[in-house]
Amino acid sequence: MNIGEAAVRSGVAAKNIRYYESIGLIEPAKRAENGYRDYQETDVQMLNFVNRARGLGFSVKQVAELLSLYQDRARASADVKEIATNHMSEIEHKIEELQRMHRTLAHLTEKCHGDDRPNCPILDDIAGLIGPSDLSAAG
Amino acid sequence: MNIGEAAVRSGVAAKNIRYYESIGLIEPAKRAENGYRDYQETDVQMLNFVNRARGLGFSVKQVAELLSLYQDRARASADVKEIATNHMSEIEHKIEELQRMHRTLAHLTEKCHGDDRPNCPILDDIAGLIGPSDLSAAG
DNA sequence: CTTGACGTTCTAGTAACTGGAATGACTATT
DNA sequence: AATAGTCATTCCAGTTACTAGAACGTCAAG
Repeated sequence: MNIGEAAVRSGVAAKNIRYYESIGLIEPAKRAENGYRDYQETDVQMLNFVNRARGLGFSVKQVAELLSLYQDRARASADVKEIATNHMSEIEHKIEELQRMHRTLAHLTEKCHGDDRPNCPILDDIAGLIGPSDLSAAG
Repeated sequence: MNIGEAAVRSGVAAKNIRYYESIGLIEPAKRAENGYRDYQETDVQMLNFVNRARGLGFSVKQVAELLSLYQDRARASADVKEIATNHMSEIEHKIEELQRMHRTLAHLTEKCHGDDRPNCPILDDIAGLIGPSDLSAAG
């Protein structure tokens, strides 16, 4: 099948399929006589794998690792689990950072009346940490 | 003061100060006779503002808006509040996405014994072979 | 007068795409 | 057969927010 159909079936945009090929994440596709890339079911499955792994937030580099582990019949499940749990830790870290930002912003916006008057605690606090002790946790 | 001191006092790396100047986020600094950038207290304050706003996750573009609002004595606090609340929505969205990923990964790693045996539900599920209904929520 | 720290500019690389140009191939219609 | 439209190809540039490094100038200390 052509790249367009492979894209629809795998959920990976055609441009990204070419991109993934160009950076070596996936093997170069076979070519038909007209020079078009020609995909098989197994290729679609692999693209699906990539798509799901990316959807779980794995980096392209991590997806490459997972793919090679996936294709290695003799790999240890511990290797996979380690990648996954490391990734989970990163996600937890990001979540905490975002929650910290959100808490601070919530405090700031709460104090801002948000009308047409110029007085604005949000800017005041960002500018000089006059505000609540919350902000010290933010720096 | 030189850029190094301004960097230490503001918490913004010298390289980033130059970068922020180059992209127009901050005004070009005055120059001393030797060609070095020369900073005042007010510059440090502005850099501090930028640093804190970035620390709250605002994009450089948003920081530019906030800065110009900060320097506009007649601005409406509603304008500031809108930027802040929009940003909070984005953060909430990101948090939810990360939590979704984390939930799915938690299910997957739970099922993986993580030893030296090759059998690995994590890879199987990413590949889409067996998967729990969780994965449909992840894609 | 040399050493070292600091400053300057410029270029290039990072992550993971995304948009677009210029061009070629296939399909359907007139 | 000509034409139009869709799909394919390659390659280049732009995005975000830095970051590393080269090559060079300046300044203070010993």
